[in-house]
Amino acid sequence: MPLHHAVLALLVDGPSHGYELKGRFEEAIGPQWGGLNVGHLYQILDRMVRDGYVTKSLVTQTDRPDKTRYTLSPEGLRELQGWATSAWVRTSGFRDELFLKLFGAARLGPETLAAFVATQRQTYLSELGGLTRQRREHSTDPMIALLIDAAIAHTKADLELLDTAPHRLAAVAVRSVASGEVQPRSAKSG
Amino acid sequence: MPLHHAVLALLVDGPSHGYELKGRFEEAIGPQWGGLNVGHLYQILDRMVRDGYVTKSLVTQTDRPDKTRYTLSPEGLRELQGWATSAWVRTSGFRDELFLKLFGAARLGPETLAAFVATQRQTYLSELGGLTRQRREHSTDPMIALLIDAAIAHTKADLELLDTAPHRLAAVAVRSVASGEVQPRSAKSG
DNA sequence: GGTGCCATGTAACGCGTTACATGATTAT
DNA sequence: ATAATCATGTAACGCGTTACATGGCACC
Repeated sequence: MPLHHAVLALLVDGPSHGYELKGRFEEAIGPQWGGLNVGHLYQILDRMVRDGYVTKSLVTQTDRPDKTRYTLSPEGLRELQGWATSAWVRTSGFRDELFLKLFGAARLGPETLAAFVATQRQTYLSELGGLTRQRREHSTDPMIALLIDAAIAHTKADLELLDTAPHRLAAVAVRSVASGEVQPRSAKSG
Repeated sequence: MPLHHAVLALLVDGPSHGYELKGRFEEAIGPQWGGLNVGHLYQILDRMVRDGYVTKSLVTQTDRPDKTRYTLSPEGLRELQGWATSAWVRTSGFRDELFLKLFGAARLGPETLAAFVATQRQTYLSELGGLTRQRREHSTDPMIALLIDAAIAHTKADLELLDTAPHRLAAVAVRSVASGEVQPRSAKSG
């Protein structure tokens, strides 16, 4: 997922250089989003210079290493405004690795599916515990709190669907599995 | 998101060639997942041959073009079983473009945020309409139905969070926006 | 002397998307 | 004739991740 718009949003605050932008990012949405790699950030900035969204200028310093100052251009601001006011639309279906796994497990037979659902349930429940803890820690930061609430809501929704999966996907198994050619991991094959 | 495991799951049904596998994929989860590109599929298959998950053999045909038969190897089956029974864990935070946009819009000021929330609400509501229609169409296919239900649940959860966003993110705007240096798109700047 | 912070990049790799390229058979 | 289906790939590009490379300053 392209992150350059988030960087543009960070630059609305004023010109900055790579290293400091990483700090801004971590502070703003880092805790819940996950770290932003520095090398990646420089790639993003270079692309945006190429596309005219930001301008690059060198700031020489004697006591410290030189900095590369990136400034939001009018085109960059326009781009940001257009992106930030247009709705996000699901372009290519609902793509979630959870459902890929559900599909794979279901094909390998009801036992495999049941095993997967059980472990996934446990993982989700423990994740929910961690999320509620984080939610308390970040209650003062509105953006982070919103992100955590979203993660909690999605996890709960997935949990509910997960519970219905074994019953609903019983018929998805392939014939060779039903006939016993493919054994679930826990079973012996000889 | 890596799709090769889904292809392995398809091959449990028996050996197949690229073109037919695409058909299996479309039939199994295509309608809700979105199309699988043929060229991409051949890339996936080549990687899996390299990794030893499938074996490749040529089937010469006189009346039709030759086929390349891909067969699931024991290692491939083991890999699939391991993947399909291990829980999915959120490795790197909750990453959703919706919240990136929420962040960008919030930084550009309350008016921009309100405008975004309004259009996104409309988009979600119309998507919800489409999804319930699809849900009726695919009521007989358990996997597709589950996928659609998941999409509906997530969309509803996002809608609820969206409604609270303007109130909760009012303080996220940057100073230059609050002081009037950056104008929302609808306002005049002179 | 070592750890950590400041500061900037490059290189390799994985994965997905789009477009391009080829050529045979079958149905209209 | 020409369009659709069968069948297999390559090339270019976008984006993210990981690792590598460099070098000065401050603090313990």
